[in-house]
Amino acid sequence: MPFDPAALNPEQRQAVETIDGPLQIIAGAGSGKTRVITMRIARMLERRIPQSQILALTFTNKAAREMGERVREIAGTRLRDLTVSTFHSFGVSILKRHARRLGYRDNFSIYDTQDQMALLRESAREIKMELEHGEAMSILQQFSAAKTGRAPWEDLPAAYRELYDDYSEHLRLYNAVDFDDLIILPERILSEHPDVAEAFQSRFQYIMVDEFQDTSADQYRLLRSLGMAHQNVAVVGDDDQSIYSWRGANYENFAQFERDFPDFVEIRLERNYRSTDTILAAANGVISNNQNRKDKVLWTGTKEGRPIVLTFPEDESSEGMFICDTIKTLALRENLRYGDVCVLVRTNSLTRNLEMTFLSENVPYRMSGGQSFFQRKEIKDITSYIRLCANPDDDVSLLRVINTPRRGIGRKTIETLVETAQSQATSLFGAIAAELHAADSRLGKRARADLASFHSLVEEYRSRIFAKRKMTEALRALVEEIDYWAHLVAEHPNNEKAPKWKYRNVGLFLDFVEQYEKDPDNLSPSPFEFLTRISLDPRDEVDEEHDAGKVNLMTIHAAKGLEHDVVFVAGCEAGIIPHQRAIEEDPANLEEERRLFYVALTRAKRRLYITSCRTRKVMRELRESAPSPFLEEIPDELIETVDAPEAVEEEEGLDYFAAIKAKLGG
DNA sequence: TAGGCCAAGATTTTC
DNA sequence: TCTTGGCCTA
Repeated sequence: MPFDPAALNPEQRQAVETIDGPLQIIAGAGSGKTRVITMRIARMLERRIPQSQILALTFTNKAAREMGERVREIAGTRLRDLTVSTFHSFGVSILKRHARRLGYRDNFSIYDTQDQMALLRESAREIKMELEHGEAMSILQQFSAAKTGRAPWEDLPAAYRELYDDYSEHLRLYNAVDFDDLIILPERILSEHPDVAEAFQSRFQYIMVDEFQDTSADQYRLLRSLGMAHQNVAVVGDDDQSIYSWRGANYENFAQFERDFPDFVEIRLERNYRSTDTILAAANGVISNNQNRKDKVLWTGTKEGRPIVLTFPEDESSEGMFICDTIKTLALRENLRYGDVCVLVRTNSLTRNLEMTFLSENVPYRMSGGQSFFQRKEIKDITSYIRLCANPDDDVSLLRVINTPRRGIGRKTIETLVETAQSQATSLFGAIAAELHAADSRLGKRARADLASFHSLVEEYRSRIFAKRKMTEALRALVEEIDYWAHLVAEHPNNEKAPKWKYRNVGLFLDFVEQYEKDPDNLSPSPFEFLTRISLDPRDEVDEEHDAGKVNLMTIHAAKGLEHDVVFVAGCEAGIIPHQRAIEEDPANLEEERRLFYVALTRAKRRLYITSCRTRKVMRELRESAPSPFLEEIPDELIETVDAPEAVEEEEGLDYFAAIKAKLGG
């Protein structure tokens, strides 16, 4: 049998064996948490608990895939009826089935931040409010806080309340939901419809939640509705790794769990199996500076390990070179595989330079996160067509494509449509139909003709896209029919390369759709399924194997739950980590930034490299930068400081020596 | 009234 | 560097 108790330490074994009743596992970094969860699943299966009764909730898609993969390894086969998913995907599956109970239809659109922003703008325009970009973003955050109950309703400034009502009303009218809704609405369904709640409770008898410290209050409520009845709820987490408070994560949930499930058993996993002593000592040195934490001491009981390498490259290109050189050397001398290397950064923008260096140095890499392929303008255009076909009431998508490519439908026409839609309480698509049929339409002849052809275009492709396994074919035809290529050329009059590049992306996208549609693992491919997949899990690769053997490049947030032999933490400069904005927002965020740094360090199994540039280009201007204050929290004796490759330009080279001198002098 | 042209400004992290 | 929004022209 796959489950081997001898391979576990006593605490792990207890965690694996405790199947019934509430369980809280406090698992330090690298304490074999994922292993415990997967073994626990294996143990359940061994006890003949049907796969379909087990629900494992994770935080990121990456973690969900990773867990699915590990379970597959242990079980020796893919478990089709086992549910391993993120909270949000799980929310979608509830909502899809029961949307009608809340007055939604099951073809609802899921709005990402871009769409929300567009909707907010639209709502603001209607009530004659001007929004500047920054304000709009902050409003969306406040809406989210109010909506999820993170902040009391009264905290929402009175000036925004009308806007909020407008925004919510529109979402409903468009049959659209935002990410918050994916948690809140399912929770509402469960609490308002006991029959549905019972069905889910008896379907999922055993629930596990990974990264529990990052669960938000609304996610917790959803979990409670699912698990309260049978009490078989296991939560696993580590307060030191709580790094999502900005999105509502609240490790108070541990305390709440203890109150709601008083019969819980607590197990602490404090032995670290992942990292060397050196790496762990560094991480402990850093995290011990946080005041607000549960006291715990991780220990390894093994291998000392090499010192942590710290270097101060002159600029980001030198940083990239250092990283590439080091990787190549390790690959050559120690047979290190590229896939065992991970380069971590605080922000997505920092990946840009690294990517360029990887490309020029021929180091294969894969990027996770960052601006998704599906967020690109040209791809959004096409997906908006699909969305509109799937859900014609989706005004945000309609507005995006109604004049893309240009078909003579301008601002005035749209204003008229908006008025019609408002007075008839319908969507824009409904308004178009109404105007086309109305005898007394205020629209001119030409506008009506243009609208008529747009309307019939959507109607035609609506049926074509939904024809079984004909989505790719229909989309290719659509791209031809709207002559998207000509549109791209027209959009870039002074640039020949841009349209080619973008059209190539559209081609890649269509190939992706085709792969998706042909994939035998997708039991019922449909446009709706497809749209859900790309909104919730925006990977642009279908097969993971394609990426095996490449250096991993990602943000620290995305790396949570992962581990690699060799880890580089790049851009460890003041203002980057801790991030300036985070500190400005609230100085108390310093602790979360420190946890983030802690998470970064603890990803490393054998070797850890830290780079901190002396200068960095920020929006085209070169700025001096200081090392991150967190570097000083790592005990000196664990660190070995080395020289980075010299910067390319001579002048900068001189500065570099001056800087070294200054450092030696100071 | 539509669309071209130009200037400004930009997301910290993810579902 | 790229995208978005505003202004002006035909």
